[in-house]
Amino acid sequence: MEARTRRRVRDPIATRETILEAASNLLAKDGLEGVSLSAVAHLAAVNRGTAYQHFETREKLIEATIQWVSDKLFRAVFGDPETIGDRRVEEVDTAALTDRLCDFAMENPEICRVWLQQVLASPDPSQDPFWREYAGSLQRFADTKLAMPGIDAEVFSVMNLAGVFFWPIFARAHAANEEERNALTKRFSHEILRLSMYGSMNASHFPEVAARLAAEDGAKRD
Amino acid sequence: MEARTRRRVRDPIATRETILEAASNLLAKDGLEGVSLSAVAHLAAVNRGTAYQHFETREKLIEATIQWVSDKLFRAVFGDPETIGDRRVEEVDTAALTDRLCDFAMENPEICRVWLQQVLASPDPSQDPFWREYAGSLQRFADTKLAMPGIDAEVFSVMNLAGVFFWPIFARAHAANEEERNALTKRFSHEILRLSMYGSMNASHFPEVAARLAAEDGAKRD
DNA sequence: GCGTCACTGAACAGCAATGTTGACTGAGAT
DNA sequence: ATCTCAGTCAACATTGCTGTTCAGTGACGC
Repeated sequence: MEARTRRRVRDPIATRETILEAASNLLAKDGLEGVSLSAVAHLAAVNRGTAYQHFETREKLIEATIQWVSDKLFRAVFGDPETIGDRRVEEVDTAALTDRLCDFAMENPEICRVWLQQVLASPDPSQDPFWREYAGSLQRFADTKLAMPGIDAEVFSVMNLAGVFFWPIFARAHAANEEERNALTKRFSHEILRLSMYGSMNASHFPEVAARLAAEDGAKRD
Repeated sequence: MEARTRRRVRDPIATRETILEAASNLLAKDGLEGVSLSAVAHLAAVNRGTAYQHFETREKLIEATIQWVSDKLFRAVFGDPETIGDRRVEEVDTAALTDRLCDFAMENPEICRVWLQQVLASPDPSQDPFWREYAGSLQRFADTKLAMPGIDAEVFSVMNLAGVFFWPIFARAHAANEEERNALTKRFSHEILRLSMYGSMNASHFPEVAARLAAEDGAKRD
């Protein structure tokens, strides 16, 4: 009885964080529909009125939640956005970046889910800071000698990101335990690396595709 | 006045179709949240009571809508599900399949959006008939000599599908007219084909990645 | 012509979520 | 010590959607 009616100690920042985390979990589980202030407040074990004090309206809560998730994702993959300008652009290790992404995605499928949902709802997803940074990295990679010539970095990054974030959603249903999840992560990063190195088609059997690609590349240069 | 109160001609099948189409448009635009029977009925220019006549509850309407979209997608890409068993499994033309997918995706971004949402919401997306058929096609391709050896068809199909369906969502914001949209479709199918043929990494610069891949492939064979 | 059936319009109760208000509490400033 | 105010909370009015019901209406098949 005491515990139930015990007042939360006054710590606005932590309270806000608690609410945002609850909201992001609900968003991942049930989508936008599941995010009601009642449900969020209940999950966060906070009074509904308190939630309204932190976020004027439901819309603003959702906006803040998406921002929060996006920021978390960004930091997990790229580190502190403040210092990102300082780093050497030459050091683009795509394989390592992809490995980090895969690991993070398998560890935090809810975050990925929210990010995907946000992209689906957004009127212009290409403004998303995380995507921009990722696409930028791949662009810098594509400009090096390490990459195959003529890569369309935008297409390439959409494919990679969509794949990496979707894989846990397909895979999770089959992973009963930690061990299986690790195996699935490994399967994915192996395959994405393999596709990056060798592609999926045996080039020697597809002369006409090679011709088509060459023709299209030629046309592009006009 | 006359037009406003004009009664809809009696045609249950067409009415049902109208409702489903309105529902799928709302679903694509606003997600699950946007699909209220009031909104759907309004968009379909049908009485709310009529909608309830066709679909007992909101849940059943949504279920039927997703089914409807899934079926539409399946037919557009694979043709009639009834006759699919009759076809020769040897004729797996991945490039053509991908081209068809890209075109369809750019022409019908709403359908893709709904499909992606459904996958995000589903507890086990790998049961989805469209994905199964697609993954099956890629598996059959992977088993031929035309493919590079050792492809993980499941990973490969998740990457491809996610990429193909996401591309229009990123691209659409930038496509002002038909012409630009065509260009973006072309960009995507070109890039996916290029990646399929040659990958993204210049193999000669990555001996250590090649070694890692070989080691992992060796380990898998135990 | 007559009954059937898809559709319309309007009303109703029930419910859950929204957003508002005002009272209370306790940590930190004066 | 007490004043202040951000933070917390319960209760209220309001809104909008759901699902139901029912009395019509007109198109179509028999």
